Amino acid sequence: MLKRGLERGEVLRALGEVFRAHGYEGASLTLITEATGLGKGSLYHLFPGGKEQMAAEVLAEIDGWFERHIFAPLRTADDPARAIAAMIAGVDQYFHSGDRVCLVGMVALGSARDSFAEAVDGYFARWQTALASLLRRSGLTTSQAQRRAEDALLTIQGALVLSRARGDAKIFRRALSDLTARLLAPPA
Amino acid sequence: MLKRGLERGEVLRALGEVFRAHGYEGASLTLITEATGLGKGSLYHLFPGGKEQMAAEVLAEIDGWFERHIFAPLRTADDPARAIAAMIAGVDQYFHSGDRVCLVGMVALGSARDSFAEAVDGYFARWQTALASLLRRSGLTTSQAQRRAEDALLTIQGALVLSRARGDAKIFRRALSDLTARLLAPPA
DNA sequence: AGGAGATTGTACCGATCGGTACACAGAGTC
DNA sequence: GACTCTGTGTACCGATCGGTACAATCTCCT
Repeated sequence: MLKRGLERGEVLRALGEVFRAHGYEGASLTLITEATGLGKGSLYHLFPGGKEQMAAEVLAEIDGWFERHIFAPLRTADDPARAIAAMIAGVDQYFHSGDRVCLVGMVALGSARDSFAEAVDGYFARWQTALASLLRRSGLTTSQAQRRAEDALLTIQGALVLSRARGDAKIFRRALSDLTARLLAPPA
Repeated sequence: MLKRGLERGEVLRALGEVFRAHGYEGASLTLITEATGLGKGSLYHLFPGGKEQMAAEVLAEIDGWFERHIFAPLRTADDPARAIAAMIAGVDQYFHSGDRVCLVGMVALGSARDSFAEAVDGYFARWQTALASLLRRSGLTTSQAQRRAEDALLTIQGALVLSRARGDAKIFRRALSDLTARLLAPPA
């Protein structure tokens, strides 16, 4: 039972990459065994719920990463400019400057959405709320802050889609840079 | 051979909805026969190239629709405000105010991207060029126009993703409305 | 009417799908 | 060294995958 906790984290990261690369439906058990190095026996031992549980745990782990590195800092920060820069840097890092796709957004578009609707909605909801709370502290009204946070999330998602579609990661970096300015702009 | 040309259009529309609803990988031949009312015999008679040809023709038809209703008007319009309003209205109509997902963006994110890379890239490239040409005529520099057009496409895609993820089509409509203002704003 | 070509449903193909069964391997305990 | 108990590889399951074969049908032309 070699260090289960650690192993599971590794497995989840590999699973995440497979789902990102092939989508939920496209990630066959064959691909999954190749990517994780685990046979079906181990896989179903670790995830008795099968593919659905794997995807659910991957989404949960992504959610956890963002909670720790993005959401929580936003909620507690007192310097808006610094907090926003940190969020943008974290996002840039997580998405490998546009080379990596957002699994949550991908799931949202696909037919697997219904199975993971709560996780998908919760992820974006908490992000928006955390960012809006920071923006409100920086002087915006509640509705301005919410609207601007919504714009930020949508911009990030759109930049990922367009970067991927055009095969040009620079689009993503440009969008992040513009977004920073837009988030820091004084209330309209 | 009952009105082949017309029939094919109908079939392509049905195919588009199936791909939109289930993605390229998820759209099984069973689902396709159900959605189109056509047996495998007819399907493979109409599309000897199988699923890949179906998807390619669907993408081409989408491209054609946008070419006719969005791109061409942008290129020839002389009133920027009116042209942008028309584009936004067309986009709102096409995506059913956020209820419908963008198949091109979906393909771009999935693993089928490589098979349709050219079609996907061309779609966005032509859109961006057409919009940028209008914006340049409205007084922006070439690079300002290109950047602002890029922002428009990315906003639309992101709004579709986020609307879907949160199950709230109002996000899409808000984004379109904001986008209109942003596109018409004077050069920075 | 009857032949030609377009169109269709159905049976079928091998491959692969997600998932299960189960025999076995290692490590810890006594 | 036998007894667990957690892991693991492998064979196998029925279902479904995308695709093919082909005979039956339909439509049109003469």
